[in-house]
Amino acid sequence: MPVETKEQLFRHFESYIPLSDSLKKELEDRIAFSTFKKGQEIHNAGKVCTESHFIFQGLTRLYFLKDGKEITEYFSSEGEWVNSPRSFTQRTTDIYYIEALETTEVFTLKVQDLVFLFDHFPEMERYARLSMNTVFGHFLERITSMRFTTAKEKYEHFCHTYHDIYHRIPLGMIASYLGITQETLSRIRAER
Amino acid sequence: MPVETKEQLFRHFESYIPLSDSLKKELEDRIAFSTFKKGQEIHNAGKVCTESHFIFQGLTRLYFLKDGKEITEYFSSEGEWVNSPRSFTQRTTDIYYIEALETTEVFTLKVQDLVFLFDHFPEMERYARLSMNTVFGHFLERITSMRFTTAKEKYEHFCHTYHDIYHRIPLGMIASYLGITQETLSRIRAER
DNA sequence: CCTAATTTTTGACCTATATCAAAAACTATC
DNA sequence: GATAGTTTTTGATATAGGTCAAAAATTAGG
Repeated sequence: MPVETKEQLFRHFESYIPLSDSLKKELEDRIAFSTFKKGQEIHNAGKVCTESHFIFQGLTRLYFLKDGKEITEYFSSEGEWVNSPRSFTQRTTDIYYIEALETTEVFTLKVQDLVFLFDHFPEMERYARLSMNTVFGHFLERITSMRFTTAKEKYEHFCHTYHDIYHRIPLGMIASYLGITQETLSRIRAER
Repeated sequence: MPVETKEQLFRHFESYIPLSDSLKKELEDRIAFSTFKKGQEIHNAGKVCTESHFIFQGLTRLYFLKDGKEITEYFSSEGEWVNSPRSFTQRTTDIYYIEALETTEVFTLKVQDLVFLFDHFPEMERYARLSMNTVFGHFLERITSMRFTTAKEKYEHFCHTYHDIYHRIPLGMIASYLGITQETLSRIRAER
């Protein structure tokens, strides 16, 4: 791994909390750099999710199966963590799969290492609280935009909030994320 | 305030973290008991939300205005905190109003007191992280249940997750929460 | 490159739910 | 407990977006 890359991870933390040298060192010791190929499975619903991945480069989706079809819950890209949320925090299995939509380079942190960091660095607790706040806000906005909006408005809202990545995602996955059929999404795109 | 009531609040904290005597004392000193009458405004969108209320008894809703109509974002009841999330954490104004749907008794914590607690009791950071996890899970489930479900399924899911309170909420508010019209909800109810 | 597989688009038709309007059933207040 | 206000129900009609099916376009593998 190039030395500079982990700077992106540190900057991410530093946008929420100051990073002491000792915490930096512990982080360095506990994160592992790895790469998933396009289409590769990052997590399988059958297992307990024991790792969280910070995306350095690439794009992933979290999805589940409904009536045999894949329904995308959300996408994650550069500068975001991806894991199967409930599985990771509750140490149970859950319905979600994670797949790399592009070649994706990540820093991986195991759940037991995260627990260690929470136990020894109170600022990590604060980091978690503050960064969850950010996600929380996105979720609220999404819930709002899903009610009382036409399919077209949903798509426009999607392009707006996923501005940097919407053109890298297959149409069918966007449709299932938005809760509309791909035929409808195709027609919406056609009229522009 | 009856002495026993604050025990409910302490038990709430203790379901996430152990409560030291010193933290208990600080909490006691900083929480204020008060009551909102049915229909009373707890928070107004025009203001920055500087208080968070732990509901001891009662029911509230968080809503915003769209085209002059009130759209309910969610309901909160016994054992839950209610505030205007982004306004409270970012200290800005936001679109949300909060209203008491019943006579509602709360413990109120001011934002500066919460900041004090976060700064002096790292376990409070942990409490916040863990309790947000719970809410996070509910949100994910809600987002899932809002796509690819009929109006009837949405209502059934609502009755299931809001099992204890759904019968205390006016139909129109449930409809706007679910993103369907009240006429449709009325017809769904009729056929059972 | 060529072929197969996958994804997207287009077309025809149908259904769930929205909209508009008015009646009925509650609730609250004097 | 009569009156006014609010909430819920019922009815008639319209439409956005679903479903099913097949063609076109794109992507990937040998």
